[in-house]
Amino acid sequence: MEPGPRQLHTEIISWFTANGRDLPWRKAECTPWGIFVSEIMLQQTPVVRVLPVWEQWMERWPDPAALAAEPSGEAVRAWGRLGYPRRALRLHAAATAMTADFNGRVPDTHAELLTLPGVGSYTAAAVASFAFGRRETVVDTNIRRVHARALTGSALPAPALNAAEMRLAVSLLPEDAAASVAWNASVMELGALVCTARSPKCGTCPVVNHCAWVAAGKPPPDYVPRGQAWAGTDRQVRGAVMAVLRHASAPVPRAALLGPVDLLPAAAPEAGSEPAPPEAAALAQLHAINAPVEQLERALAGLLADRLAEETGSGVQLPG
DNA sequence: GAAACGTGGGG
DNA sequence: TCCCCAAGTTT
Repeated sequence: MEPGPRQLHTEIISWFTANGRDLPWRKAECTPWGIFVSEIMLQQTPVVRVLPVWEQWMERWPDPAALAAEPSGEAVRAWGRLGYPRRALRLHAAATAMTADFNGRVPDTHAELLTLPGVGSYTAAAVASFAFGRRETVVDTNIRRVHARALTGSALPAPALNAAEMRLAVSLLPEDAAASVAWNASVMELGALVCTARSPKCGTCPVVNHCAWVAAGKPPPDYVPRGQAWAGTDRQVRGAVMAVLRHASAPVPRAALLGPVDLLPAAAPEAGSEPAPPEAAALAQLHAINAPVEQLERALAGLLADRLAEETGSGVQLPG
């Protein structure tokens, strides 16, 4: 029997009320800034890894002005190993824009949020919904997957968000603003905890009896997801360089990045059998990649390594 | 529209 | 061990 949207709303929101995680950025006392930071950190990054870093950021930078007052290199360093460190730079730039153009506050409309660096359609909608209670159509990878299975009957959503998916999401959003916020959070959580990409837990799904994919006999995906290239990419090399710089307690000579050299001051190996310091281990990993010099140059250029070099005490020791 | 962009835990 | 993939955005 075809479930009306109302029934899906009731069952999924009830499930969330009983089973949703108690995440700090969901607490009533969390500020819009806290929610904003969480949304950036959570882009392509699992919750468990974000949690401790988010806590540190909130302690150190409780509002946009606090972050904007420090060099962007500090944001990159405090980013730790969350990955995609450009996000740290964009977060710093967003805090600067909030301080300069929005009276030190997180803007509360989708259009204004969209003007901030690192904020796309999803993040703008999520912040407007979760931080400000606005009625926004939030569509992330979890929500897309739940919609694909429960409503469309496919194993996976399309390779890229398309107009049909967006229309479906819009049509499902409750009219009431408060209900729409609950719906957004609930469907996202269902996708994260139950309707997962691999081995979905249909046995505990609150809407398994309404699921089009289950009803169709769980047909397999009609395409093979493209794997993310890694070995041999600039990304791999940049990641290794970033690891060295994060561990560095003093400027790292450029030559040390290019190949084995005993110029690393803090890592000078004493004759004994001391375990290699993290800095030396990171350097060894970089060397093991054996990347062409021009690839190292690309990894060092621009946003990331330069910030660590110029704005913190430890980074690449630039020539001259 | 495709490709690039970091990192590490779980299956 | 190896591969998948996680609250996306930018170019």
